[in-house]
Order: sequence, then C-alpha cells, then structure tokens
Amino acid sequence: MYIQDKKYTFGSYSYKMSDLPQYKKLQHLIKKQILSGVYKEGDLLPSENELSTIHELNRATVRQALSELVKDGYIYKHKGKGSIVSSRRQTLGLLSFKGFSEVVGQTTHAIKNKELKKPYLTKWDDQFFYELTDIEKAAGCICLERLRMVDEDPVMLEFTYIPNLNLPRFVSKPLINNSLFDTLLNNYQIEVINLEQDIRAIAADEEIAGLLQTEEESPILHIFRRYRTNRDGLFIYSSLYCNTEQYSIGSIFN
Amino acid sequence: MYIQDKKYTFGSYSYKMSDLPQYKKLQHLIKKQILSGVYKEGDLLPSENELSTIHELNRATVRQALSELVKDGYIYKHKGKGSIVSSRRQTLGLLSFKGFSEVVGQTTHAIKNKELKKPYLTKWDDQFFYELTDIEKAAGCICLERLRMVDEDPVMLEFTYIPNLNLPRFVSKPLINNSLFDTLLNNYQIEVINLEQDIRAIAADEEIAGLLQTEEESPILHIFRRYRTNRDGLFIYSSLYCNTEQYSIGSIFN
DNA sequence: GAGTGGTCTAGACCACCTG
DNA sequence: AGGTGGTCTAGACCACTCG
Repeated sequence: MYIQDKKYTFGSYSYKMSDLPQYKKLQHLIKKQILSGVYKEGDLLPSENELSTIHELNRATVRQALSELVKDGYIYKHKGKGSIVSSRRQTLGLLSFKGFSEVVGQTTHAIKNKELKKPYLTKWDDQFFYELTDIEKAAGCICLERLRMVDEDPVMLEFTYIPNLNLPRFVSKPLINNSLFDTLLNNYQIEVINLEQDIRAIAADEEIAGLLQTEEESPILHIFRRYRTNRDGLFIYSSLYCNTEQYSIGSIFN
Repeated sequence: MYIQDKKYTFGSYSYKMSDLPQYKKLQHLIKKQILSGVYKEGDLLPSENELSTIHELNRATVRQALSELVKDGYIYKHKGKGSIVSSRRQTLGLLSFKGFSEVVGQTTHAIKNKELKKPYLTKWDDQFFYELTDIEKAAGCICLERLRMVDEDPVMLEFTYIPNLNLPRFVSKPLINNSLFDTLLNNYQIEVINLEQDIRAIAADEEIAGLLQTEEESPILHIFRRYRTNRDGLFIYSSLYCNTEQYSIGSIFN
C-alpha cells in the first residue's frame, strides 16, 4: 500500500504545525533558523540533497520549501553553488499581502494597531477606485478604519472595504487577534489568495495629515489594494496611506 | 537509455525559443493565448491533466508553467475548479524586476526611452542609499540617466548605478536594444536574478520637477532598487522617480 | 463519483561551479 | 570529477468542487 505523510505521526512540531504540508513545515523551520542566527547572511544552506536526507523528504518537496523562502527574500540560489542566505534590511514591511503585523513583526519595532471606529455598514462611495459589480454595489459595504503605529508613531492609515455578502454579524463581533484575515478565516472560512495593488504618491489632505501627524500637502504613499478570496466573486478592498518620512516600504521580486 | 527533451526536435516554436526549457515555452504559449483573446477573463484554462496530454509534458512541468503565470498575474487557481484567467487592468507597469519596456509594452501606450546623458564613469555619492562594500567603492560607478515616456509624457526618471567591476568598454559602447539588461547579458553574460526595493513618497525638487514636467513640491514616487546578479558581489542600483498623477504603478502578489 | 488542483515520492539528465 | 541547483518524467494520495 502507498503510504505518504508518515512524518506527521513522528513530527517534532507543535500540534498546529502538524496540519501543515511538509514543505511548509520545512520552510518555517529554515526561516526560524535564519532569523535566530543558525544561518547567517551569506552562509550556504545545506544542499537540496542534504536537506532531503536530513528531513526524510523528497528533493522536490525540499525545493518547494526553498522556493517559498526565495519568494520571501530569505535566500537566493546560485546554480552550481547552492542556496545562500540573503541580507534582510529592516524596512517597514514587505509590500506583500501578508498582514501588517506579521510582516512588520519581523523587525525590532513596537507595533500597535488602533481601531479608529468600530466596523460599520455603509454605502459604497460613488467614485470607488475599482469598478464594482452590481451584486457588490447592492450589498453595501462593511468599512474598517485602522491606524498602524510603529514605535508610537502613526505610519499607516488603512481603510478596508468589504462587500456585505454573506457575512452575518460581522460588524457586531470584534476582530480575532485584532486581525481581519484571522477573523475572516475563523468565522467565515474566507482565505485571501491573491493581491493586486496600485501605488501612487499624493499630497496629504487635512484629514490624513492629522491622523498621520504630518503636515498638509506633505507627500504620502497611497496604495490601493484588491484582495481576491477563495469565495468566488468576493473581493476585499483596501486603501492605505503611508507616511514614508521615517520608514520606507520594501519588497522583493524574483 | 533515458531520453528527455525529445520535444525539442519536434517543437513548433521559433529557433530562439528552442533553447528554452519546456515549461517556459508552455508559459509563453499560454500567455500569448491569453493576450490574444483565445482565453478571456474568467475563462477556465484546460486542466493540468489535459495540458499534460495535449503538450506531451508531465503534469509537474505543466504546473511549473502555470505557477509562473500565477506569479505574473495572468491566472489564478481554485482548488477543485481549475485555473482561471485573471483580469488585467492597465497600469503603468508591474512593480516587478522586468525591464520597463517589456512590462509597459503589454499596454496600448506608446513607450519611449530618452537617454539624458551618455553613460559616464564617476565616483559614488557619499550618501548612497545602500551600504557599499569597499570593493564597490574603490571601483567607482557607471551612471546612466534615462527618462521614460508614455504617450509623449515623461512619467519616470531613472538613474542607474553600476560598480565598474570587470565591465570593459561599457561606457564607450551603446546599449543593445536600448536595454541595460540585454546589454549586460549579451556583452558580459550578466543576468539579474533578484530585485529588492524600497518605496517612498517625496516632494519633487527643481531638477526632478523639471524633467518630469510637473511642479516643484508635487508628490513623487521614489523607488530605490538593488538588483542582484549572477555574478557574485555585483549589484546594480537604480533610483526611480515616478510621476503618478496620470499612471499608477501596479503589482501583484500571491 | 468524477474531475480539479495541492502535495509528495523516486528517479533521471543537464549546465554550472569549484577544487 | 564530484557536487550543486535546474529541468523533467511517471506515478501516487489527498481535499475540494460540482453535477
């Protein structure tokens, strides 16, 4: 009989981790080793064949783990040499679609989230950034207004807009872990699979300048995002205003 | 005897393409089919098993092709359903590390590149954005100043800095295809494998405002990039100033 | 229940790099 | 020459979606 996944029963990971696929477990393990200094910038990781042997995984599975680490900028590869630990400068956060806390949490800064208002139900703005379907328009929108602080400084203002489609009692229940993504996943089995964004530089108006504690007309990074979810036709929209005087926004591409 | 790659000899692709791996050929084929309307937004691609059969490739190879298309935002996947053609809005360009022309060329706009100066050799600025190694500092830097136009409007000002390390006669020869990447690849076998960038919003100074034909103090997107190459220790640096009044900068994450 | 993508194994050949 | 990552094959089991 064909047996796979036998490692689950012998795994040395926590209970939660045991649900994850092997390549993600390996990915997290190596990531932790890099962050904790086991492998330092410029070091060679064990070769793919060595990792296969050590962790009793097929090389393809090891490669899947490594390719995720490449995507996240932890390592890069040189054919004929090996996988090399990359330098990671401290920026405000990767311009990825991971939640703000997870991304910025990798730095040594103190992060805080402030809910400016309780989530509320409202109508869509007539001049919304993306074209909406009739279904979305008719549903109305759940609006979240949050301010992200780094070391007590407000650096990012985030407006999130969610079509009110089959999300019973969303506005009346608090967020889980203060995280929108965790809430959607736990309460509604909604997962984000994809992010598309547009970036502009704008001048701060009075409201934004006030909230970000900067001057009117000062240059602000404006990012508009559309998250695709595993629920067909359900998108989540976000409008971010970043004060980049102190912190820049970083990202990596391969 | 173990034979692979037999498709090369029967391939229906051009001579140049015949050097590419199978998954890239399939990737380009499907990309072309999407761009030419064979598959439209929301359409399902043939399943992975069907594509394997049609193109006489293993499913793993098909998956490699599809995952590249996901990365570039042409499709997304739904478990249990299939691969779905994604909508692609027209933005100035993906915030990826592909060359400006390739990325913007997917739109219907007229693109022009203007060389503001001939490439020249100079010293590094004392306040360079990234920390440089002593080797880089000692080598001096090759500087390129280019202006990118969309429909006759200047939208992006690009300063590129290359350490003058084993790049004989770079400044005395013209760029191939007007492209830095093509030139580095053809003349020096240098390939870019990775890009790291930081983004800020700044106020235009007199020089930048003049070149981008906008007003002083108007908000400008400033992107600083570090490209990693296949040559160990050789990085290419770029400083981009974008006027985002008309065009925003787009990107996709998975 | 049949089909889809997600994960995984065991193995192969290749181009590239280093000693 | 031996090791590395890059590409590729042939197969398997799984969770998910849809009719």
